[in-house]
Amino acid sequence: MTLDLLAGLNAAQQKAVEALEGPILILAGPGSGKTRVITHRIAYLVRVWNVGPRRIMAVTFTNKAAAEMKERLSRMLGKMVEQLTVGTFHACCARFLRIDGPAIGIDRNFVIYDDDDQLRLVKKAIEELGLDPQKVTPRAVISGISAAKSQLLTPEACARQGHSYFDEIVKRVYERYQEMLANSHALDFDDLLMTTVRLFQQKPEILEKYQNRYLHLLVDEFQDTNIAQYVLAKQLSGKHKNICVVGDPDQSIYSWRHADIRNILNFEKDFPQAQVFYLEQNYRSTGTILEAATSIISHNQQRKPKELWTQNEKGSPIVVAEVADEWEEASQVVNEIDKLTRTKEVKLRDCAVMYRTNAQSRVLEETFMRYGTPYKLVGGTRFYERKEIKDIIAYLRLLHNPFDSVSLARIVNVPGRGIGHQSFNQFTAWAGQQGLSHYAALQRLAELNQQGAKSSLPVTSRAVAAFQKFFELLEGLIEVSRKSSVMELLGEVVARTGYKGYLFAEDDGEDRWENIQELQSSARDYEVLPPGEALGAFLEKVALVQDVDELDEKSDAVTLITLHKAKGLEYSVVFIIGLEEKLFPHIRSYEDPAQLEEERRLCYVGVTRAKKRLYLFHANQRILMGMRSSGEPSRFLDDIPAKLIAGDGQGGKPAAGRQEHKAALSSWKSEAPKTLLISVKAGDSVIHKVFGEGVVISCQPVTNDFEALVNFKGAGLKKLLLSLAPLKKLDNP
DNA sequence: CGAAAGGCTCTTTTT
DNA sequence: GAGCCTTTCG
Repeated sequence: MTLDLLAGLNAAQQKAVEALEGPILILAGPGSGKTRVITHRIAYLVRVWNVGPRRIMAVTFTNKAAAEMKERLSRMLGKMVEQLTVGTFHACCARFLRIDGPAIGIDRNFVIYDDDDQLRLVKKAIEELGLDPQKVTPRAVISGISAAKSQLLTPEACARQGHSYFDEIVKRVYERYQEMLANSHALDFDDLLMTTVRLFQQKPEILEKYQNRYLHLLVDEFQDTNIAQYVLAKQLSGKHKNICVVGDPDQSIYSWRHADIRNILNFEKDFPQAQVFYLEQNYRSTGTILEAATSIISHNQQRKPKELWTQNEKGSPIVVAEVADEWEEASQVVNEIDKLTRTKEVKLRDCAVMYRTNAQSRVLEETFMRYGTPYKLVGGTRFYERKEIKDIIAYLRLLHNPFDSVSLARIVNVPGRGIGHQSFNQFTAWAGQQGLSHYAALQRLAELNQQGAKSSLPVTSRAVAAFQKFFELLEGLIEVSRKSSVMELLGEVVARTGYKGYLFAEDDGEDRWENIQELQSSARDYEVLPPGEALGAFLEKVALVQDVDELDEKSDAVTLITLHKAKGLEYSVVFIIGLEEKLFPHIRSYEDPAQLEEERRLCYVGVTRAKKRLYLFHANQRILMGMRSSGEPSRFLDDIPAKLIAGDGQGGKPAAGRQEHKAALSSWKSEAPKTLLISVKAGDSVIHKVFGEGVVISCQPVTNDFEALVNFKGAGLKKLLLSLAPLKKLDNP
């Protein structure tokens, strides 16, 4: 029973699992079995030390990581997993505040505003304060506010810290913004943390309740926590002092989100009695890849050196290749993957393509599609960010919390119901004069209208009628929300607003409608809860779980992912593309050496995702911000010893090395078949491996090939290269 | 009021 | 290149 929890762990890992009490710092290199240690440690606490699972709280960086941890733990603990508290700081805080927030005046039904809501509100605040939006960009202000909140600074405190004109602006907007949030009974992401800290400060008895409950606190990815999160962790573990933090300073890549690397670097100072464990054996990568990674990261000045090692074989050399532009880059990736997977020992799902910026995914996607190679894009336009989804969610949020002004403003005229900007602005001003929330003002307007008090109304009679109808719509839906499930409510919202018709007036209405249906079916999980609770729970999930984790682990497809999102994942074959100066490292990091070091850490994270093979691509030219520009190879390529690189080891830098690097790959140009296996003309019926049946719209010659435009039944219009697309002609049309 | 067009900016990473 | 905002016109 106890042995199997330690079996298969090395000495350092075992010690970290067995240590019982007091502060613990686990410094874990990439691929060192960090997640195993955490999960085994939790299981060990429960099974060997008999700590009740209710009394353990484990905090992860993402919801996905939390889900995975639970999954692993359920294998060791079975049903007891349900009793553990596992989640992100944000999710845990939201839970605390739902329960105990009212003690400091937080509405139990508060909404969580995401970045988009935040942006709208900050813009409005800037506008209200009469600041020039040209000079005061909302983005910069938001970042300033967020930085302040991450350090638990109130507007006054943040004004005391800085004295520049900009600091003063931030302070004033911050102040106004908080008022607006309060009026909407809303909290933003940073507020979840900051308000919980405040709750614990102002109500020690509530803090004590949680301190008594949680005997053990574990924090993963500790290098990416901010001050607020660290303070929170200290508060929660303040009584028992059983705080176990796990992280790797070399993988700290979120300082832009105000993560503070000092949290992990100074942990030992904060807790002098802390036990420290080092996990330095790497089980993931080949010797070559690990050596390259070690070499890259060693170029950072601001770091504690550490000794990573592995017993794994040396493996293949790293391939560094120069390509002409982003299109050739993508083709080379696909071709190489094609070559590797032909042997069957590598599957598509073992391959990942990683890049610095999301914008780079577009060309990849188009190329993968054109070649018919299955792929999955991680974190493109996220599901909950789609307009149609946000619209429907806005309705639900408003029904749940009528104070939510951002949601109301969003949907007041969606679908169009004759309430234009003019009317809405006048209405808003009128509401403000009377100190009414939007919703209360709607109610008042309806009353006055019925009393025939025309003169006291702020808008035209046509608009009044529209507002009245809108109010009645909401009233009716609130009624529905009281007694129906989320699924039914959603259906009613769509039906009564005429949203479907609104969608289908657009070209891509069909797809968007499917998204709505997907949203509706995702609400099915909440059927089990009573109507009073289900809506709140559903909205909470929507706010905090930004990506719908399609756990499509079964599907065999190449992963396309940003380097940031790749943290914590591993693949047999990794392609890192766009290794060029100004892109990676990103130009915005140039002015600050600390930021450049963070870029290098990001590179380190990417490289250490690879188990067997690593490909590093840089393009001679690429289109950046709509402009074609030429790029020098990234400085990170110079950080890799030549002996680890395939070919002549020049890092693809001078033209001399170029041919050989190309030879290491299968050049797509030479491999393209000279004779086409298929020819088609407009009107032909065809079938595609991925897209299914379709009809050829047109077919025209392009360089060395033909490009067909095909309308697929399922997938719509696609452009395909005949030489590459897995296409067959159907005989009978 | 609403749709369409043109001009503008900004392009990093996300709980 | 794309999305956002403003302007313009019906």
